[in-house]
Amino acid sequence: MPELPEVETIVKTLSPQIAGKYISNTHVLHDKVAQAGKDLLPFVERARISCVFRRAKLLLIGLEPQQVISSVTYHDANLPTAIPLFMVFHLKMTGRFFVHPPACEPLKHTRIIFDLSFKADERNDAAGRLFFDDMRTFGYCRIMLPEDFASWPFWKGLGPEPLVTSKNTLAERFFIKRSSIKSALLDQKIVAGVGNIYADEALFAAKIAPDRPAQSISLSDRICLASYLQKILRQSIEECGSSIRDYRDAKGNAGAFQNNFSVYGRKGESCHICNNPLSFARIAGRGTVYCPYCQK
DNA sequence: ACGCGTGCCTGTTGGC
DNA sequence: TGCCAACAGGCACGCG
Repeated sequence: MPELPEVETIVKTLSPQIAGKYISNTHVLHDKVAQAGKDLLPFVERARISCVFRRAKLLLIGLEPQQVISSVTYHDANLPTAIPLFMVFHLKMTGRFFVHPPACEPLKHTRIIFDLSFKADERNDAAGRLFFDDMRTFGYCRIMLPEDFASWPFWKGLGPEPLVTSKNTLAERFFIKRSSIKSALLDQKIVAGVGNIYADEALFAAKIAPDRPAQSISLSDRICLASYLQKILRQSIEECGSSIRDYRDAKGNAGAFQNNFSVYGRKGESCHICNNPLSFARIAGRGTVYCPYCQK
């Protein structure tokens, strides 16, 4: 389940494979996955891939189309400037990218295929085929102009990136939430990119019980939590993310950070600190593993 | 406006 | 061994 470190890893492994190539054709095999901007598909075809980047858990592909589409100039602080067209992907739980050789047939869960060519005027897949696969079809692709981001509530509501925000600012933001600290960590409006794995791991590292009301936690403890969250996210990126079941990067490689888990997926196993069995509860609607002795 | 519960999906897991 | 309910979970949505 790709969270911030996994999407970051996918960006790193995908970008060198596709940047600078052209999208010669698109094949939407599962209509629901192409969630918005289907009218812009003709502009995607023959466009040059100029960049691949991440915001929150979204993977974005910046495109340079052959024609001018819009005369509107719009600046969004979270978008690179002078990119006229974007494809935005949410991988949700099971979304994946992979670049296959030319003429490769769709797999069982392939939802969109992008044929890649080396030149704009070549309508072939000589540079390979980019597959967007998603077993559970929770993931989506949106094709967007820069100004479309202004009217996308999810995008506009996203909180700051945890790795380029001070721990004091993050600590202050956790305090906004009226409910549990775990729900604050998972709330993309409070901080962007954190999911169930890194929420549980950061709470264990900071020795904070996941069901504590966010506003009951002292500033110094919230700063401690922010600091561990950053440390864990950075460490996971270094280890190419966590592979639970089926996560793979765009080269098909698994990450290694799952070997560092203290609590996630360890329900009933012994706490690395106190040796007592780890508890499990449903908090903020998510399965939550924690140590009832170490986390207060 | 906010928080909570439910639905979306399909492959995997675990209990009987 | 086989069947099937429960489970995994990010986010949109509807409700109170």
